[in-house]
Amino acid sequence: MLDFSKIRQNPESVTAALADRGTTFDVDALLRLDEKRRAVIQQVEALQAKRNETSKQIGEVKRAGGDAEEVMAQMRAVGEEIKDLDAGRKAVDEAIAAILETLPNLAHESVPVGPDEAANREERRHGTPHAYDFEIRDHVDIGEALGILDMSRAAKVTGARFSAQFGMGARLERALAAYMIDLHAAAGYTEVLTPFLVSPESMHGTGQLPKFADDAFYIEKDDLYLIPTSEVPLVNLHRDETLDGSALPLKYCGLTPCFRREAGSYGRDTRGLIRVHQFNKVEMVWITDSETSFESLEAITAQAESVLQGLELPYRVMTLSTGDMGFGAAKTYDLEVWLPSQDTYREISSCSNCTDFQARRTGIRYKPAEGGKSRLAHTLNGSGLAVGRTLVALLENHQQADGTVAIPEALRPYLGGLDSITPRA
RNA sequence: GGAGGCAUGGCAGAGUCAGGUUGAAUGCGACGGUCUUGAAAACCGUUGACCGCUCACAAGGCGGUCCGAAGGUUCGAAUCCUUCUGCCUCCGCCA
Repeated sequence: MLDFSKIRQNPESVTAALADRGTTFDVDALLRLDEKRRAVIQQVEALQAKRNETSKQIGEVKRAGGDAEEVMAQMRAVGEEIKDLDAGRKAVDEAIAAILETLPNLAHESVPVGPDEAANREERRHGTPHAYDFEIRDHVDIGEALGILDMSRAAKVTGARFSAQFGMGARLERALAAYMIDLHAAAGYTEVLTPFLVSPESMHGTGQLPKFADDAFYIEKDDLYLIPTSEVPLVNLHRDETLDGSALPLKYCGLTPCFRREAGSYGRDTRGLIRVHQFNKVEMVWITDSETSFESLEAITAQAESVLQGLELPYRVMTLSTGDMGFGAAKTYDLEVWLPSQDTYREISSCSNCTDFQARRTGIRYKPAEGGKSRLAHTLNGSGLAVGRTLVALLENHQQADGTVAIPEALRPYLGGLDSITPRA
């Protein structure tokens, strides 16, 4: 949610900034609602003040044994008036909220302006894609040949876009996740195990609702959503709290499955593990102050990169353009890992600074260490990493001519020292 | 799933089952000050959030709202009623 006073003061610049993000809306209508809101508040409060004062006097009269019936009748009428005005106030508040809820965060000045991913800016590359002197295979062929991945049996159990991993396929997934979490824990992150089902309020707090309801799995009977990312529970952990500024930043990481309906992407990435309805992801979340959050974005991105570096996977870092960023983000770096089978880089992590956008929705504040009034916190999130896609990248990048897959040094301790994956017996 | 109890300010804890100067006693904590070479102790003072108006979105002032949440009764509700949520205890069930 945007800062309303900012809109009130600079309607033109906010409108222009939102246009860069592909959002148009009627500012004038919003400002008219705001004027109306304030006018009604004044009326209501004037009447309330009068009623408070008079009620106090009625109390005194009654205690003295007097009769106050006449004033009481007057106040009855005032009460009715207040009730009517209050209803109007509520309606205006809701109308304003309905508009504000659908407005995305404003992009940071360093974000390239553009309509879509074509305007994304490459920042840097790390590692060099292998030159393979044999016919490379994609992760589905590799995994099925090794007997560790089975998409069709998963489809039998549930349906399309689900996966099943056997033997080393399952163990590798577990090893990758453990490796990632250990790396983050060593860097000062607190590991958190969260619920995988969340309330509508939580989805609303991080910005998945109300606009993106179709992207999430929803359990109607219990009014709960399956999390599309652990960013949702991790951020909402501190909803409606005022944190101690000297304790910031809070740095959390957690492994959860993520559930996405992938509405509107029916034809894309239909093969393999790239785009499935359920995948594991290690997520990092920072709750920090408003002064240092963009430095923190560099730090969380570097932390995500360290996973790819440890696994010896080539990648590049992209700054998403205004048109390609997520709803709550002010700035986003995507980490894209090299996939030999696709001869291109594919997203494996997304690191965003949501500034005060989610904090305003969730009511997360902090008392500055140097004193003064409490302020809205800034929240950041970053995948570190999507485990399923990491498995894909690992199988494809470290495939060998003989069909086996080499295990990078850093991961071997998690696999009992194993240095390569061979066909399942 | 069944039965019962509880939800008050940073914490503890009054006030609720006689509704009226109670944003809320008291204690602790925290902050400022006096005292002290310094500290402790003692003493004095301060100590929530949000919104509106005035206005520089400052300070100050005025007003409003907030005693788990949402409604209701009433001239007036922390106090009465309804619903919801959370926590605790007992029974049942279960990994």
